[in-house]
Amino acid sequence: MNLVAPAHASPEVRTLAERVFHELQDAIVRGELAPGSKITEPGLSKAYGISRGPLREAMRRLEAHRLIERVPHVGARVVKLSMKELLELFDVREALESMAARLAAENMTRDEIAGLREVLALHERQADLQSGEAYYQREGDLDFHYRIVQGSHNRMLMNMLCDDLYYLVRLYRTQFSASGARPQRAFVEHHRIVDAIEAGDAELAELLMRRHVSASRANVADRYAEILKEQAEATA
Amino acid sequence: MNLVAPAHASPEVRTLAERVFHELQDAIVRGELAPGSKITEPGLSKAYGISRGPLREAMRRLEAHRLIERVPHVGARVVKLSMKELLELFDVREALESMAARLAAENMTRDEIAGLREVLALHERQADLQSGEAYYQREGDLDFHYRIVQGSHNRMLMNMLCDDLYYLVRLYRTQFSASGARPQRAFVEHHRIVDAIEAGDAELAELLMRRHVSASRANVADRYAEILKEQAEATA
DNA sequence: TTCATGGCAATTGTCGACAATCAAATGGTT
DNA sequence: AACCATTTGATTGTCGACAATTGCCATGAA
Repeated sequence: MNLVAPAHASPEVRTLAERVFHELQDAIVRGELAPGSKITEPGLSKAYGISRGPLREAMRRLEAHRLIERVPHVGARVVKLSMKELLELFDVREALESMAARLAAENMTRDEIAGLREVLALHERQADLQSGEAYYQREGDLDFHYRIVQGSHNRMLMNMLCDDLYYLVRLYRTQFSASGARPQRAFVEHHRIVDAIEAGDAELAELLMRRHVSASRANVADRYAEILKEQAEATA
Repeated sequence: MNLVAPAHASPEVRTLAERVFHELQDAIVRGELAPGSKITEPGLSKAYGISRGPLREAMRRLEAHRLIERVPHVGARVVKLSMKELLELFDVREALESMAARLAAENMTRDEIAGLREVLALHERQADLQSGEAYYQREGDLDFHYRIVQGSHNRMLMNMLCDDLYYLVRLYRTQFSASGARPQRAFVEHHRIVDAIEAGDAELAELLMRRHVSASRANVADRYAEILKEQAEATA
């Protein structure tokens, strides 16, 4: 009965609860489960063909990762990021990722740095092909940040950023269908950060990463203000 | 059957799982459940007089908060902080709390600042009484940090620090039975930080908090090196 | 003595059913 | 018509039992 292997390879599928957790995580991040929509235990347990026990465990883990919100005796909803919460998320990222860059500059190995450079080279080729627009907001951007966090060699930091925050970032990108308007600049910033890391300049790497995230935050805030303005004019 | 009210008032006891979660959380942080000790579901369910269902839910939440570590089909153990992990924790705190101080300087209300000052005054009196030693490493220190994080008005930051990291900090204090050797200095640093916040100097508040946590980290690392040295001499 | 192998006990994972709780629909009252 | 109490339906919380996997221990062979 164990022949059903999940299509998108999940790392650990030792238990039903874990499998469903990863499937639900993907479904939420991809937007298949609409943000703010209510999810019910009997519904999901039937949809995924499992009992409520493991499903509840999967939901607990989703709650811990802040992808759903639960209220006792009431139910659970897929998280819906408000702009306020999104900006909060950026502040936390700024704090954690700048620290990650600093530690990466101190601890990253030659091989890891080489891998990081490869990622940038790959993205450069992709950016040439797809007229630049696609680079910044797609998985490639997260790949870059992933590698740096892993280069920090700080497991706690890795858990927080890779296991929790980055899923929220991806959720935001689908929810707001954000096509970032600053591809080239982000690309240049990425290169500068890698330079600093390679030079072992922890202070500079930290500062650049902080500015990088901060600029990204400002960009989001600006675009949001734009949208609000357009909507106001449209209704007027 | 609901007459059994927990002695230490838990904020939300709407469900059995939550009650047991808080009780276990306290037991772990207080050291009643030894770090590294294995905990079994039937054992705990009998000890707390509940079924395995809610207990498993409580354990899942403990896992999410990093107070226990679970391995599928094997079991769960109370987390045991190594020195490496402890220093990692300090790095994360440095990143998050310095950001919290910056945001607090920008967003804290008059009332919140007044409350913060009261906390400091209270601790000053206690410090006089108990010859200084007790202040730094007891709950009072965390009260101070709590207030600043809350003053950031960033809910995500509050969740991460207050719900997760601070419990680990308290666990470390019991595990290493650390009586910090820098009471007065920490006290002065606290005052400087509040001054910066009150002045609305975000940059300074951030810098001071960063140094404060960093100094605390260095203190821990030094003490640890001392202990290692003593042990080496004792066995030699 | 050491190592491999088999079985055994204990623990975890999973399931279905029952009880407690909440939210909305219904009906009555002002 | 608006408001409040009651009931009803559904959902969540809890429980006990069964199945699957693991680690240990004894037994045997090299």
